[in-house]
Amino acid sequence: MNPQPALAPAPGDAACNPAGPPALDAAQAKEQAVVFKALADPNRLRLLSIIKTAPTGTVCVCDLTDPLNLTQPTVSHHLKVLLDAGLLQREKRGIWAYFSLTPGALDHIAGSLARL
Amino acid sequence: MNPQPALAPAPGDAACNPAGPPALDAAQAKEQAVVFKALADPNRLRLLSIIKTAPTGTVCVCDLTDPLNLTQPTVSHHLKVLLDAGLLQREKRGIWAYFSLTPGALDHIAGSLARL
DNA sequence: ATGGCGTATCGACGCACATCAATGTCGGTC
DNA sequence: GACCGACATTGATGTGCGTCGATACGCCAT
Repeated sequence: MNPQPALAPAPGDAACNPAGPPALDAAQAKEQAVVFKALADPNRLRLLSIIKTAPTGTVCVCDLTDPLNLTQPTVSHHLKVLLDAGLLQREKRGIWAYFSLTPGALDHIAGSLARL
Repeated sequence: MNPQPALAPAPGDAACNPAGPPALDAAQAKEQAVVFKALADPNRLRLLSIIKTAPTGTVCVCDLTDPLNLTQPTVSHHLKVLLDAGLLQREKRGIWAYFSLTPGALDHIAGSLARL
């Protein structure tokens, strides 16, 4: 590895850097990956978008199945993923479950991106 | 759907919102999901972190296998995923392939998060 | 209590993905 | 030319995930 190849080093020399500590340890990486996994599905992104742009900021499940053309169990599953990732909040009121964005969650993700 | 249930409407009334257009169409959602899919793996996050914090900002593959404890083909695969997502740039110089962050790519993702 | 409705959970199916070993390709050296 | 080293690609394998139908759970009205 990194044998100082005697040819074509970096433009200002200093070819390969042995790369010391991983800069981001495995635990932190795994933790952040969970959040990005939650965002790595088109339907979940649309769910977030719908909830965010809703007039009241809160939406119940029955209003989410139609726009996405998904069955109720599937929507419920996606909402749980977003919930577990800390992106959504759930409030049960009577029969209905109202979902809303966790305040500052998206900003927090944007921050972690910049802090990579 | 949304039967005006005669019980427990939203706090300021206005219970369920029929949720008009999906706010984020399927094509845009699928496109953004590709980027988040690329970020949804701990090892790829560590790759980005290593490359970003490298003194020169450019790293070759041979210096990436050891910190991640992965084989060379696996690292190459992950780099290709990040490349296809537009997060990395590749520059072949002699025998080596140098990878660097695409300028502004992370900022662009942060922006798309805020624009959900 | 009985029934109906909104939601969550379960089991199963199929597809996508992460990983590795083996191989292929390209550039430089002898 | 022949050889070596860095990287990419291929094929195979195990795991994870999205989706659905069926079912279970709570809450309310009758």
